[in-house]
Amino acid sequence: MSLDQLRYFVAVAEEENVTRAARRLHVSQPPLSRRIRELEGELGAPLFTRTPRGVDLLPAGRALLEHARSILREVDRSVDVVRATAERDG
Amino acid sequence: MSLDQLRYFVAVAEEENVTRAARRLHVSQPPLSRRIRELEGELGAPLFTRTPRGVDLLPAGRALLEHARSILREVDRSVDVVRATAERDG
DNA sequence: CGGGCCAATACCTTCTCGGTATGGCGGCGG
DNA sequence: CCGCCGCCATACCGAGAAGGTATTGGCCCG
Repeated sequence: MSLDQLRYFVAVAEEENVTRAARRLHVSQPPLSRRIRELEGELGAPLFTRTPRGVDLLPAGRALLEHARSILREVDRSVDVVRATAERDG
Repeated sequence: MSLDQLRYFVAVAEEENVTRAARRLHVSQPPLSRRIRELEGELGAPLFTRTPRGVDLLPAGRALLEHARSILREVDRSVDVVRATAERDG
């Protein structure tokens, strides 16, 4: 599992549509579909159901969404903190 | 920034020595050195000072170490939670 | 039943990542 | 003071991951 995978997952979960998420992420749809399926493979559990309109989050997906957002927030915060610390302490 | 970079960083910070960290991570030393320097480049700040014995954490590095451990812990927890949720809810 | 929208697959290309070999530097013992 | 040892850094190469284009197959709706 990678941070990119989590970012991709969050976008798909929020858009409920792989194609729209791909546009938002500035990648094309097929690699995004693949990465999501790989993530499901790694976790050993499906995260979405596929519908005619796009995708719907499963319970496991909803659980991951919370964690993923939290992780990505902390990554961003870390960068800020490290830069501020470097600035302050030389 | 990637999760692997954070794992690498934590190992180097804990060992205070790139060569030992490389052994612990089962990778060779040169790629590990490179990945650490790339991380420093991305953050725009050095994380270690290089010493004759190995490396020493700078304040920015100490700040990152806390965050990195926390992030990696949450990643592990996420996997557990997702699997448990998938198990429970089908 | 035809057109549109969706995710999935096939195939190719590119670039990241790790490995091997080697260099350069500093400390330490003889 | 010189040679050895351990350290990190650099150069170069090969393998694998990740992205792009083209296309398919399924489903709904006119």
